Amino acid sequence: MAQFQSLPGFREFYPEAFARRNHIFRLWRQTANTFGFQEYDAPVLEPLELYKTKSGDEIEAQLFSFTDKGGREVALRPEMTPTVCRLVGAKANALKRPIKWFSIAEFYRYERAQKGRERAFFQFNADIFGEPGPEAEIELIGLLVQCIRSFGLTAQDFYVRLSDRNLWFYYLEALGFTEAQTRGILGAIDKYEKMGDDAFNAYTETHGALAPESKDKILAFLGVKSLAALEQILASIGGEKLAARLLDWRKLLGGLEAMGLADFVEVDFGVVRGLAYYTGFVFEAFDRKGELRAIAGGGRYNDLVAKLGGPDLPAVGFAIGDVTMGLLLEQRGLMPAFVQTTDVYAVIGGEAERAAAFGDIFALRAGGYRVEYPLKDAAFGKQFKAAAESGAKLALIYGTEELAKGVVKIRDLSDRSEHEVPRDQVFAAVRDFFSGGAE
RNA sequence: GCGGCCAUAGCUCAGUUGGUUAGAGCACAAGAUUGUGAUUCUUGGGGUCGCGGGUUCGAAUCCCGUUGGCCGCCCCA
Repeated sequence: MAQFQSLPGFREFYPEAFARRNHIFRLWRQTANTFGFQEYDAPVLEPLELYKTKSGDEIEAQLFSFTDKGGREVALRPEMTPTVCRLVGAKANALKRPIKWFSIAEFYRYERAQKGRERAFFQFNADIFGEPGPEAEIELIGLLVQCIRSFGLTAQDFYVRLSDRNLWFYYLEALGFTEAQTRGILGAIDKYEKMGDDAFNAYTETHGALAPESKDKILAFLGVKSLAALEQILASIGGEKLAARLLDWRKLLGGLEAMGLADFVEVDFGVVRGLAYYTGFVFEAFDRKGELRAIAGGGRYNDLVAKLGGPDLPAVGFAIGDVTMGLLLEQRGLMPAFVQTTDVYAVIGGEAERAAAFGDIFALRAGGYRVEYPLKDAAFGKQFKAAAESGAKLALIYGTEELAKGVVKIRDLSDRSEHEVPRDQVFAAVRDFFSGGAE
């Protein structure tokens, strides 16, 4: 039994797990590139104040934070948003628009690990800066869907729930609620799906019980599942702000429909998302069976760049976590079995032949072929077994008899046919085999 | 931070009312087989039974604590 264990919630990636991780990263990165997003990275360790400024002092309880040797209060990053706001904010005027950035990075949160939630995890983050209209949301939600769909998941496997904090504010304002009351109600809405009426307990304690007719109207808005229902419920309120917002909604849903994504998105005002820095559209992706945590989440945060010291810059972004994504792929049988195959296996007779083989092995590797050989002398039978297990298509046989004749024997491991080639033509023979076999 | 369940080889597990030196399959390695493959056979390495304490003549087994894991609550940027 190992004396040391990894810290709780931190994952170790043995080669098989690492291959799965790479598979996820590869498709995310490839998809983001096709959407024209540019990749960036930033420090893992940041000033603690960056997160306190963004999220409030309470956030420290959820962070891996400590004082460094220089007396600085620091924290391992729990998310990318504040960092990318700083990066973009610092050079906002010099960056070509639209600013479409993405990253794949590891994050750390000091929380109790559970299914789908670890203390260290990876996220794909994508953000668009400088675009205030719903065109940015269309582009981002399109990217979000494609980042999940590219693994083979369909509209039967997942969907994106779309909501809007602005409309909630307009609606509750029209019902006569103060801003503080509105925040309390949004907190209850966030929990309503899971807890039912008990979700309003915290609101009742602070602001007193809701009038029954107010509660009915809130629950009615929560039940809105389409643009038509939305327009109907808001018809009685009116006002320019509201009309403009409905126009944004039409544009957003129209754009997503035109991309062919109508089956992947649903209007659902039950999504408001926890902390209060979101300023407009918010959205979350879930598995259709509802068995897992959210796969991804995001929204618009127009005030954050300025709050963190940059210029006024509208922004919208989302993040996909690797843990839930991986669980979903496993569940649906979409995680391929990864085998690292070898192209060529060198079978080596003994010490003298080893020296001869090394020259060809090195040259083939430099030429881009994956070449394996036994590190220590072994019986030929063992070596052929190892060659078969390695997945190699060719074996090069460096035996005493062959070298005496100035040849190397080449064995096609799939049909066990063999032929000899002069030693100085080994590279060309291997190259011919693989270029011919690729046709 | 709170509660429930769990912990024996790298993995999956067995281990009788507490009783000799804790087992099996898989995996890994060596040999049978010193120049030609997936089978087969033989053998081997690997465990302070998560850790610490207690009860007992004797603890993997019973009791307490602790650490870790899974699940739920709080939280979820």
